[in-house]
Amino acid sequence: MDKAEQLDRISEQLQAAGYKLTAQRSATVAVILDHAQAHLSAEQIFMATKEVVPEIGLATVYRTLEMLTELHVLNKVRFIEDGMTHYDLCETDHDHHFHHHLLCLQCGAIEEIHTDLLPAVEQQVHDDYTFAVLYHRLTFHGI
Amino acid sequence: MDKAEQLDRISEQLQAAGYKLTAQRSATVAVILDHAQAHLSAEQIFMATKEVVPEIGLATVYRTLEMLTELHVLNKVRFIEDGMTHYDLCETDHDHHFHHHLLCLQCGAIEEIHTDLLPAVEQQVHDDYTFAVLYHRLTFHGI
DNA sequence: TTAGGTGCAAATCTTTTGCAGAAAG
DNA sequence: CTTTCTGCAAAAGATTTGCACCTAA
Repeated sequence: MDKAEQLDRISEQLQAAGYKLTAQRSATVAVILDHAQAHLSAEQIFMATKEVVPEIGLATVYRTLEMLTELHVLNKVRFIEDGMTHYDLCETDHDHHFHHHLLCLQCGAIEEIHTDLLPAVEQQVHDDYTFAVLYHRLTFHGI
Repeated sequence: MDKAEQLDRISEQLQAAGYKLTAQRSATVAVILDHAQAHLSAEQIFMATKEVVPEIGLATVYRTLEMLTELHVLNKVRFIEDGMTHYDLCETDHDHHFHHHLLCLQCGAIEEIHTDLLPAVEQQVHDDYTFAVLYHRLTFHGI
C-alpha cells in the first residue's frame, strides 16, 4: 500500500467519523505519512506541515493529532528522555501486538521492530496475574 | 531488608556522592520508601512530605527526585494516560531487567511484576538487530 | 566557616481552550 | 445555510531556575 492510498484511506476514515476534510488535516496526515517511521513530536509535525500550509496554527495540529489518536490512526508515545509526546502511525492491522521500539542511548535514534516478540510472555502474564492484556508498550534502551 | 535499613543505605549513597543530608531529603526518601509500590508523582510525594516537614517547597522535592534518579535510586516513568512523571524505587539489584508494569484501563491501578519475562526476547533482539540492550521498559494495558 | 541547600516566585515548556471569523458539506 | 474548523492569544499544568537567605559538615 503506497502513501497516496493510505492518505485516501485515512481521509475516508475521517469523513466516516463525521469530521470535515480540510486542507490543514490532509497536509498534516500527509506529513505524518511522509515520516512514517520517524516518531515526530507535535512541534515537528507542525513545522513540516507549515511548509505546505503556511498559515496553519500549532493548536490545529494538536487538535488533528488528538483526533487521529482517537481514530486509532496514531499512537501516542512518551519517552522519559524528552518532555514531549511523539506520535507514530498505527500499522492498519494488529499494531497493538506487533510494534516495539529500540532507543539508542548514544545517538538518540529510534527504530521500530514489527515482529511480535511477546505472545508467550502475554500468555504467562494472563495466567499468573489474572490480567487480560489488551496491548503492551515495550521499549529497549541500548546501543 | 526493612525500611530503616533502606533509608540508611540511601542516606549513605547520598553522602558518598557528595550531597548533604538534610531533613527535607531524608523526609522525601522516607515518604518514597513508605509508598514503595505506589508510583507516586512529584506532587504526591510533595504533599506527603509536607506532612512531616511542612515548610518544604515543591522545587526541593523536584531537585531531590532528580538527584535520586541520577543516583539510580529512583526510576522515572511516564504513562501516556496522565501528563506527569511518576517515580518508582529501583530494587537495589538488577531492577533494569526485573520490573514491568500492569496498568488497568478500567480502574487505573498500577501493579508491578518482578519476574523477568524477557531474557529470551532480549537475546533475540540482540541477535537480529545488532543492538545491545541495556534495559527495557514494558507496560501491559488491560483489565 | 563555607559550599551547598532551601523556599519562594518567576520563568519555561508543552499542551489545551475560548472565541470570533472562515469554510466544508 | 449551518455546523464544524481554524488561527490567535491567553490559560493551564508540570517542571525548572534565579536569587537571597539558611545550614550541614
